[in-house]
Amino acid sequence: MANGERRGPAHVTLARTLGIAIVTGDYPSGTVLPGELELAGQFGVSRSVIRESLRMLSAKGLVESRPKAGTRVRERAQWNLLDPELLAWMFEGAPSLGFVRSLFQLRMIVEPAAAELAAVQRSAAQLSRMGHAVEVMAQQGLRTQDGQTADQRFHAAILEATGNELLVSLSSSIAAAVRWTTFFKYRVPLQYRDPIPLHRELFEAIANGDAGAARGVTERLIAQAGLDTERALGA
Amino acid sequence: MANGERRGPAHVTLARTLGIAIVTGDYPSGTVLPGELELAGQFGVSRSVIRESLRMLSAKGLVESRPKAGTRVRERAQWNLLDPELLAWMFEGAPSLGFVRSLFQLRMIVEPAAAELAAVQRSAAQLSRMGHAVEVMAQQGLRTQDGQTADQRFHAAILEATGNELLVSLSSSIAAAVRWTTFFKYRVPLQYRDPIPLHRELFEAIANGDAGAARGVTERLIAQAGLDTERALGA
DNA sequence: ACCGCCGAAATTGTTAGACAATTAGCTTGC
DNA sequence: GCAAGCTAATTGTCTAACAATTTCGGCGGT
Repeated sequence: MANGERRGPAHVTLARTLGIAIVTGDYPSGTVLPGELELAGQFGVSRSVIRESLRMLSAKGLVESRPKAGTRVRERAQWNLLDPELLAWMFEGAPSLGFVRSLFQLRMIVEPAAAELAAVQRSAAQLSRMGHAVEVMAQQGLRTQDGQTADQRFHAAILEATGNELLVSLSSSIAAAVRWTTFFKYRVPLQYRDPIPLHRELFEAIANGDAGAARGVTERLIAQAGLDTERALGA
Repeated sequence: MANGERRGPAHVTLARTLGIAIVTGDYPSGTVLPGELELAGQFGVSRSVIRESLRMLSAKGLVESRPKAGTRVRERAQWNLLDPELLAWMFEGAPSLGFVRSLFQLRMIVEPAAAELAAVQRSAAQLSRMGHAVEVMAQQGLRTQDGQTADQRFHAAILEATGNELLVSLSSSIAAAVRWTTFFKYRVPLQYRDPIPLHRELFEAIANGDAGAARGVTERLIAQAGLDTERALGA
């Protein structure tokens, strides 16, 4: 590209650039993108790179191309909003409050149910991994890099313990988005309740096989994160 | 392509072909696909078409390409299993029993919660559309084409009434997959309980704003569909 | 005046060939 | 045995051309 930006294949960079432009509303639904040749000129790359990028966007449901008609931005309802990359692109712009609320609402539906399943189905090895992750979190805190990755591993272990690969895939996507909300959250230096005691409680519940408790704790955990995030966004 | 198969752009056809080959296990995770040039020869298309197809697959998380290393099939856990196309490809092969169970488990988590939300949030217009869809279903039955599309519209209206676009996206994906399970179901001529009374009940609950009842009915609806599908697969 | 048909231009779709960049895997030397 | 460098294979990128498709305009008929 004329402007040497990020490393990696040009079609990936470009798909990201165009994808962000679309999801942030630069090209509203129904809009026809500039022609491939024009885009190639704009970004200083060949038509091949443009086309491969557009194929990636079409695979995510963002656009559809037809001869002579051009490449059109599809209706938002047709986008694969749960695609992890797409979610990440959403948070590149200013994520709307409504969108963040939708995200937490979905978490509130999926994760307590997943915790219930995990409490019943978890293997010893999975339980051990959860325990280790909680330990690291407690020692490092949630503001450190290590602490945050431990948090992610903790929740990943829970999801894996459900034995439901669709649930794993879904929450991987959610987790990608949540990473961004936590990023926002800790950008604003306010006082938050320490979530680590709740994580400990959740671990205990799963260890005891207490599905109801696991659900309850998860609900409190998400509610708290939701409140914190809303406060951070409001400020 | 040498074998003129389905119409549409070649890269779409090929992505589908390769995608099905991957999800059905012809190329297990970790396998390196044949080189682009070899694939081009195999399918009788140019390298560009191959590359555009591979970009689509990589956008869905199925593969990743690196110079000299080739294009490798990623771990199944990294696939965007909720991608509608990917789900459809899964059902091209024989969907494993575990996968179908995961699907119904996910439905059981998401759809009752969605019904609750819809019962509280639905607008009059949405309610009217649901009512109309139920009427069509009752008149046409669920074995006719019209009846099935009415069924889909009914559930789509419920999801839309939740006001949560992530939930809409998620259940669109699920619906795509469910279409396939119903396809299997009605291939096997057994006796099933008539689901239409339950649909009526669900509509009533949503109309009355009774969230609890909406959840309960939806749970019974999915449980019944799950049982029917398992019986069909077992036979 | 309106409707339908038909043509043509514009856009994506596809191909071919070439070169560049990257890096996996081997080979060599320490 | 291990590390550093080399090599060759593969993907990445570019150019240039033609094909196929179909939207959009104009034209004619009613």
